[in-house]
Amino acid sequence: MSKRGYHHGNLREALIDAALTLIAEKGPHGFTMAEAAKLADVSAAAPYRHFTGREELLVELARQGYERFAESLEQAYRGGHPSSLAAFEAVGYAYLAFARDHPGHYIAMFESGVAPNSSRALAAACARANQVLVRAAGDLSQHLPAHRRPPTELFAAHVTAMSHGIVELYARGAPGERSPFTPEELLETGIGIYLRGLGFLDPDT
Amino acid sequence: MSKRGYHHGNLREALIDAALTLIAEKGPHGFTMAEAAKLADVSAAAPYRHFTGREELLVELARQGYERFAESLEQAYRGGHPSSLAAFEAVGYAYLAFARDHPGHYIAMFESGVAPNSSRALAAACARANQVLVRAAGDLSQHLPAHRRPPTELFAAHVTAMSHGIVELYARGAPGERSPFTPEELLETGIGIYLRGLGFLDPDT
DNA sequence: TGTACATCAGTGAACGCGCGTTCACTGATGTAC
DNA sequence: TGTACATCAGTGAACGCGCGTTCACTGATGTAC
Repeated sequence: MSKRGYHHGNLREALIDAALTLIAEKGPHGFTMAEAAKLADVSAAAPYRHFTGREELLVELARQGYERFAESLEQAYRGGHPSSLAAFEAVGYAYLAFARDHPGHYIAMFESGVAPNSSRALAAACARANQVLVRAAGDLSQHLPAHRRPPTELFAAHVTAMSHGIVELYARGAPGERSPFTPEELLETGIGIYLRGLGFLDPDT
Repeated sequence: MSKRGYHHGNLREALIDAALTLIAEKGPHGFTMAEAAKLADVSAAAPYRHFTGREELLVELARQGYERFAESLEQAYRGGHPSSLAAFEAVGYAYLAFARDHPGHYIAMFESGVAPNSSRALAAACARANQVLVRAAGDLSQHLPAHRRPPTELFAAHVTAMSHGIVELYARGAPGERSPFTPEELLETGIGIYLRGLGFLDPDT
């Protein structure tokens, strides 16, 4: 970092980080341009050199969030190795891990009121993340006999809904007061039962 | 209603209704005391005769929401008749129906940032609603042999998480862009597969 | 039933605040020759 | 390498706004006798 001169050098990134911190700490509306600027050690007017306004910054947070989310999920999926089942489950854990490790991004993506079609780039990033989930579900369901195979989108939506529900209700200090189970336990057992219902896994264990 | 005099007559209820309307229309932070007052045809100071402040009004919305939510779920459960399975599924539909029919309440309960322990009454209402879900899950799981019976709280948490996830992601104009499935289809099939995984329902249909 | 009075539920004006945003500015940085 | 100049990324002051909330007030309503 070293002593910097008049110019900040990386204000755009600093503002994004500040906003993420504020959002994670104080909820989806707990961030203001003024406060983000202060956190980045810059005057209140400076952010407008990098973003046209608050909305654009929020959209950028969501976009970057979906992009990294997609990367995390892809990383976990690793092309379906060593098996589609193992990869599928890894994606589930990656979902929870992302929500835990990047709360600011997660909130910007799902709780800030930013519509995924606010910009082309955001919509693309959102679609990219969804595709990983759909692909994981699709690959896995190939192992089922065709007549018991659910539509891939339906399968993916079930798993996404359960993951998101767990994050919202049982991760973070959220409502539904702390349950006696960790989010990981909830997801592992929930998906396990669901997959057994589809015909995966030994029905008697 | 008829021509009313100087006094509004039922301002407290009118403010609650106004706040619910605003929240449903404009998101969790899309309501202000000033706007609620205007919607109720009253000066901006009037609400403070009935609520100590904005926060108290929000908490009241959540409390009333949980109370009605509990009633809806209880109504659907009807003591487990005609069968615990049918009653269980009715509770699931009631969950979705509540979110759809009372968006203002649902948002105040789950998306406004109001902590369920903000007041004794709110915590009690929240617990009451949860108990219906836990009871429905507990009664149903009695039909399973003990060694395959999941902990009731776990079972209930799975179903709650999936229901909530579906509401947040696939009901309303929310993120994840409209999926090709209705929330009801998603819940019915998702819970169906899950229950089959637990050992309910014919595994070959 | 009528009157005197307390209480109640509104009003309207005002406040302080912090926010998002704009604007003219200035000193630092990058570039052409 | 040195100089002249354009551009860039900040500053600081200011704005208008709407919000939450307070306060002294007043006319309507309820109550005791």
